[in-house]
Amino acid sequence: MVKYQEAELNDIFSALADPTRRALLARLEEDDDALSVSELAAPFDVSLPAVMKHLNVLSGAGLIARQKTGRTVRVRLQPEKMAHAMEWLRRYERFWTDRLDRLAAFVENAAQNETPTHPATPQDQEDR
Amino acid sequence: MVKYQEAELNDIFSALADPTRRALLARLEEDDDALSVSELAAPFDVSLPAVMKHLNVLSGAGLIARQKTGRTVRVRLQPEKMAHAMEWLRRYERFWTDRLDRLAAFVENAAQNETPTHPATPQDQEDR
DNA sequence: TCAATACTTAACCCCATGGTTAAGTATCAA
DNA sequence: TTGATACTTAACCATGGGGTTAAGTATTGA
Repeated sequence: MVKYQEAELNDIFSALADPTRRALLARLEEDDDALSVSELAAPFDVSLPAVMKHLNVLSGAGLIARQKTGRTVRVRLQPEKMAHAMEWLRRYERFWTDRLDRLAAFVENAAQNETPTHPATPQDQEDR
Repeated sequence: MVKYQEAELNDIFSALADPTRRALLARLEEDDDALSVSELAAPFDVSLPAVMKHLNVLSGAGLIARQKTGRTVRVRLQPEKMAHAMEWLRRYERFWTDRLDRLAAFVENAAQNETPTHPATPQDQEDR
């Protein structure tokens, strides 16, 4: 079961390791997150089959979903799995947010429930 | 300059894509974060040269640093670069933390300064 | 029905990656 | 000084990843 998570992280991190794939994800995020395969491929200087392979990797990692309607395929972002990568990284976050932990403790008191994860400017005030 | 960041992300994400390398980092994080190469390699069932290669990849990505004293080499964690990976991922964070944004806003008010990024249980309350 | 469109699959290349074993280089201890 | 220790480098191997071109399969529109 921990093994499974390992494999998932392998897939996610190696999916994110390629700049073209990151660009594809970025495009899906900024555009109305449901582009056809050809629309998606257009800005890139690689062939369509190459983009297909990238899409296969991305959906293999669970980061996108495809939906076929007629002869066109809409691709939409499905970035929930990225949360797992974030979780893994969070373990190391203390190294660059040491002094923010005080604040974190405060927040856990203030807002009984949970701490947020959408900071405006995360690290700039640290200079280490 | 954006190109440079791209290359850096390539290195970081592909360094993290291998389970052995993640385990090495985890070991460096939990132990007193300065182990010798042999100590570091001991728990793994791969050869020392294989571990060496992983360490090369990790230091190539700037995630560890080596310091030679006599004939032993201490390896220490240097996870600051992971912040860049986090930053990249943060762009997508809204997809799984929609309703936490209210809380984030609250925190930004409460603690003028900054929001923390060390939550205890990040995503469970979302079910989408 | 037939051609264009939209995507997919196949077959191939090259080279990077992760592993090996074996040999090489310092350094330490006796 | 000599042998063990700690790490490094070299040489090799198999696999997989990212790219290509070419061919294949639906669908759509005329």
